[in-house]
Amino acid sequence: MQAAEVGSHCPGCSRGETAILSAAVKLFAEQGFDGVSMRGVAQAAGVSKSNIYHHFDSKEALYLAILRDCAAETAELVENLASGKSSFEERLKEFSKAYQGHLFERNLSSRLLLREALSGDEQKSKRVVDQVVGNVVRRMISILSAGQEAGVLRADLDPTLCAFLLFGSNVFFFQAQEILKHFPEAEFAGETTCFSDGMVDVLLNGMLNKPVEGERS
Amino acid sequence: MQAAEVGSHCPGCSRGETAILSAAVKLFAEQGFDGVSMRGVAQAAGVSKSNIYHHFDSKEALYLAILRDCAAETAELVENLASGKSSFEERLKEFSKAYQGHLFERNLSSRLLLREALSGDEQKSKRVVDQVVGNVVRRMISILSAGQEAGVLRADLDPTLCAFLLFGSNVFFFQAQEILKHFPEAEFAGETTCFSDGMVDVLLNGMLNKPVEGERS
DNA sequence: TTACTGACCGACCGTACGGTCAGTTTCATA
DNA sequence: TATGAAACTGACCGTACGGTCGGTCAGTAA
Repeated sequence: MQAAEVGSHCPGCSRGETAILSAAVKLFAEQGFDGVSMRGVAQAAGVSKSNIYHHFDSKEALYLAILRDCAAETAELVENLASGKSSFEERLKEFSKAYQGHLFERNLSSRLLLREALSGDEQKSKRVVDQVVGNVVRRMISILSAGQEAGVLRADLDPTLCAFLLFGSNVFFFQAQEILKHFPEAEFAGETTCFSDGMVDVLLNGMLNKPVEGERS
Repeated sequence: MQAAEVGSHCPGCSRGETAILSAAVKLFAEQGFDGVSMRGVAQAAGVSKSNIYHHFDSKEALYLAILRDCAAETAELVENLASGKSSFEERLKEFSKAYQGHLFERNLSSRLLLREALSGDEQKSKRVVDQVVGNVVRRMISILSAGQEAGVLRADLDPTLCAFLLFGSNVFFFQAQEILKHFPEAEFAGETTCFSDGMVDVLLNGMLNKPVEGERS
């Protein structure tokens, strides 16, 4: 189920550096910056602690290197989206599903990036906005604005708010996956795409100018 | 703007213990468990480190005490909600607004609790579900189910999904407040209630069985 | 063979950590 | 005013932290 994560393949990197990166992304994602020790990273990577300092200047530098990798992944994924030729409504559904899939596939990277973005810390947030989510969100907003001008979306809605609802709902579902397990009545919990479909349905039929009747049974 | 937080008033507690709690909740909320040292708490509280150990058995015990306070606060607040006698639609709006307000008022407590709930850690999540959010979410689900049976909400929707969308959207907005500052086009960012209104509007008009035309200009 | 480079290691350093303890101050009550 | 409990402190302990350093070893080009 788990796809390639940061550091699992790294052309031009020695075996040790690759091992360090993939071990570090796992540990940082699970325990956060302060919860991880360089000794722990070294042990998990099967290298000496000194070796890490041979490849990275400091703990901070190692963390930033991983953060940059995560950022590059996300940016690349979003670049592949929004370039589709299908209908507006269909593109939004596809985007949501793809984004949801991305979050779960790159579980560790996503967790790491979200922790940084939603920490509430001003500097950390600014860095994430500048280096990662800024362009993505702006792109989504412009897409939604275009949808408004085309008459597909309600004209009285704030496209920025809609963009944040789209991202936020997916992100929250991803963050709350452990919580959801404790609610047996949530049948959609196990099925990622199932949630995404239902979510977009709710959001779209609220955003669409003309509610689509008869589309569902 | 900031209302009373955990530890700011604590009948039966010595001045020192109160100071320790209010300092600790701030630090833990901002920096997480591992990012906070007992020396830091002591300094922020203006007491000796030993004094903390006079009142609390360990760092873990101090953290748990704060977590329990946060949980109690939240549970109490939610108990006051959803008991209104107004219309279904109105009650959902009120709930969302009140919950949003609560998150921002109890900024530190909320951040602490959310960090614990959304950490992805199984044990932490279970504890939060059992002690705090479990009953709240179930209550919300039952409210939504009742709304379905009354014919107000679409019958083909999963009420659990709707509940999570309602909570999740508010939570994400709260978490992303620092991110939102970097998007000048988000006019709703500063106004909490403004976001809540718009959000519920989107969600409701997607959830409502019969779309209310003419309600907005 | 020599000289050099990058990957890698074990031992070590100063510091800060969580936690303990003997002892002092404060203060309500007898 | 004597007493005992609770509030509180500074000095200390063992440990683990991030980071450094001297050095080994394989590969490689001259």
